Amino acid sequence: MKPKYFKFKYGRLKFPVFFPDATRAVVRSLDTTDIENTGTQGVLVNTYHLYKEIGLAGIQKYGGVRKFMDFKGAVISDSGGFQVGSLIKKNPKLGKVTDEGVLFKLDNTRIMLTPEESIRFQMSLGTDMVVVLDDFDAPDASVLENRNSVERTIKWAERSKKEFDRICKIRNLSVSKRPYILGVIQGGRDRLLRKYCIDALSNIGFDGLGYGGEEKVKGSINYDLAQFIRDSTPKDYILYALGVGTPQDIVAMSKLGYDIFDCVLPTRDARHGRLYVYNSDSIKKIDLNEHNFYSTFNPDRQANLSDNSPVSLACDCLLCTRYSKAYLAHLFKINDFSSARLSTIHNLRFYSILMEQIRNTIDKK
RNA sequence: GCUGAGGUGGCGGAGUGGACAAACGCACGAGACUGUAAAUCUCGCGGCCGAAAGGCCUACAUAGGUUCGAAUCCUGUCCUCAGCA
Repeated sequence: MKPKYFKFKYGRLKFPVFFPDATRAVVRSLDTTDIENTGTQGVLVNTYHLYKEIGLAGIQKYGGVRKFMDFKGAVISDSGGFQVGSLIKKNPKLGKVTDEGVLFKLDNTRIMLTPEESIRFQMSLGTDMVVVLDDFDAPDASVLENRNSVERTIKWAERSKKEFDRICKIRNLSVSKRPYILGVIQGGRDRLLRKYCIDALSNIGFDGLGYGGEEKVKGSINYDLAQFIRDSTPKDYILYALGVGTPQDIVAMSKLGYDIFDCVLPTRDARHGRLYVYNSDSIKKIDLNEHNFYSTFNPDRQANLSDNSPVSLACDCLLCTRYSKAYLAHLFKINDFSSARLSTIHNLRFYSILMEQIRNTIDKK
């Protein structure tokens, strides 16, 4: 039976859950109090970025990332696998991928991240779920390249699991005390490859699998593939839609049975002046079954300077309960940091309301 | 009043005889953003027509002049700033 809850150090969260990205142990422009006040239950931190900025010794000195941030919610750490795609495969000058691992060359630093080192670092972060290092497919990858990525991802998954087990044993972590470990599925749009990858990862043994790769990040999600992946994954596995997504993506993927989501969209969009707003005049009346259950709002437009109404009536965040569109527009206009903070708070509250609504109202197919 | 400097698009500011509807900023407008190298990036920004290529018109205070050609040179007028009275 698939778990209904995500267990973490201080409690458990009912699936599905959304984890905004606190890549470098901070949700940009927010402090931990702000995060908590948005109803956000967990965040995702990033191995590559924290490894580069703080290092293994540093994070051990701080006693883990949760203590570092003073965050009592759940924390997942990503492996650095995404940076294989977002950095190196987009720009080969930034590093190199070999069977041994990933060499990052950026900002005058050289970082060698192996599957084992990624796991070691994540265990030192003390997160509630660790993710294996995977070989991210390039956006324009051929089937042959997809195949190579899958083979490497599987080999790295074996090594990751082995290192994970070794550390759990040394630290004497029981199954209930150790973090979740997630395998990552590559394979592009090729179903056979995806299936092959899923079977190999399942044989290694994980708590869940993540739907990875570029197929879902070119503007829209391939729901058919997502469904195929769901159907191919062991029924007792947690399903994680890595990097997903827009509100409608999350609704659709939740219906398909995906349990965990993370995405930069709400936080990045907030900083870039795009707020999510329910097409409703109260939280109670939000209806996710409506085709257009939300709209976007761009506060950084001159016309908003004369609008004293709140951004959204179907929101109880700091921005919507206290300030007007005009005030937010003013903050954007004068380029004040608080424009990012208030917008990010709003968008995260939009997402936490979204997840509450999904948990309460969505029937899984 | 005298002397000097100057008046360019919504603003700042290039350009000093042809490649100018005018660099570069800012402002403004539109778009992008999906396991965060992103408080970022892209596009538009005199008017009209066109999907585009492109075409036409009106513009560098103002009125004249010189020239094949003027934002650029000459003259008058108006205005701004600085210094001196």
